[in-house]
Amino acid sequence: MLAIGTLSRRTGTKVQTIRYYEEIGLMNEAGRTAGGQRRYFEKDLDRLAFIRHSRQLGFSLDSIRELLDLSDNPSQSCAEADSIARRQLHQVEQRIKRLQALKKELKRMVAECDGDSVAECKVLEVLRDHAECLTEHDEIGA
Amino acid sequence: MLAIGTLSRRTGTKVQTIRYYEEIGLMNEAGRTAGGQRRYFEKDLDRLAFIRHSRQLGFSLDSIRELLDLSDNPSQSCAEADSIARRQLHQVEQRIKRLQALKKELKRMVAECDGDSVAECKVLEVLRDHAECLTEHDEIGA
DNA sequence: GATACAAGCTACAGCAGATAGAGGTTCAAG
DNA sequence: CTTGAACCTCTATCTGCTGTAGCTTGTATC
Ligand SMILES: [Zn+2]
Ligand SMILES: [Zn+2]
Ligand SMILES: [Zn+2]
Ligand SMILES: [Zn+2]
Repeated sequence: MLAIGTLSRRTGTKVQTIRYYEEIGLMNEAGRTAGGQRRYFEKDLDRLAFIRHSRQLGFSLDSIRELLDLSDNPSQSCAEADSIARRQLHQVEQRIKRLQALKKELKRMVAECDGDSVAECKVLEVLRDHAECLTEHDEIGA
Repeated sequence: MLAIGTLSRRTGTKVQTIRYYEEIGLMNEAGRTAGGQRRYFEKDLDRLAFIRHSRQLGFSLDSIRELLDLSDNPSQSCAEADSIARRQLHQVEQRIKRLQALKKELKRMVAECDGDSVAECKVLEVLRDHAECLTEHDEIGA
């Protein structure tokens, strides 16, 4: 039986985060000692490791919830899991695209300013007027 | 004098968001009609447009606050503004790097799964075991 | 058995950056 | 004067945690 601190150390997850995952039903409710402390099995550690690794790969907690459900029913087809991963891949690709456009604009405005007074600052000029931009920016924070 | 809805339409900002910007001190407190409705000048619209455009370019509200302060003192040197923009550029570049690494891993796991049962799903296999990955993932959500 | 102290517990607040809804008031056109 | 869109405040919600306060438990050592 493992204490929460052990799971924490072995997966690089903050103790509070583990409790949070339990609270939102991502981790099963842990067994307790007589005194009320959580105790875990190895399989709980595996589950936590799965969650953390999926987070590192950028999956949302909702997607991870689905993936865990699938993972628990090994006889099913994995089409669903694959589609979640493809969706995630697509999202990442979209974000890269957006960030590359931002990078271009930022690079240009930084390069074009020769560091005079605020009144002539190219950076501020561009921020004041999108017409100075070469690309559209669609959504904020997409 | 412009109503809040006009600012909203002309900048593509939700009305609540404009009020939120006022609440956190990013927009000046607007004048009010006798009945308590906000009324704006053109300069407020400009300020809001600046904020929105900066957000579209990925700047944090804190950075935008600094940029606005600088923009209000046109006699200063613009070194500070340029450095904020360079910092932003750097951040964007870091995020692109991270996302490209993720993209690679995701692409690989999606490609390597031939869509059989969950038990043999490559996607789930990788999620269960980071040893299957080619790269490290540093921080979550960085 | 006593003691010390690390590690655990709950409950709540807070971060960014908005967004949504309830329930009520005001403005402006007809 | 009436209508109804637009406005108001206040509060709650979202994602994914993180931090703090104040208290209790577990375990090692004496
Ligand atoms: Zn400059
Ligand atoms: Zn622009
Ligand atoms: Zn598969
Ligand atoms: Zn990995």
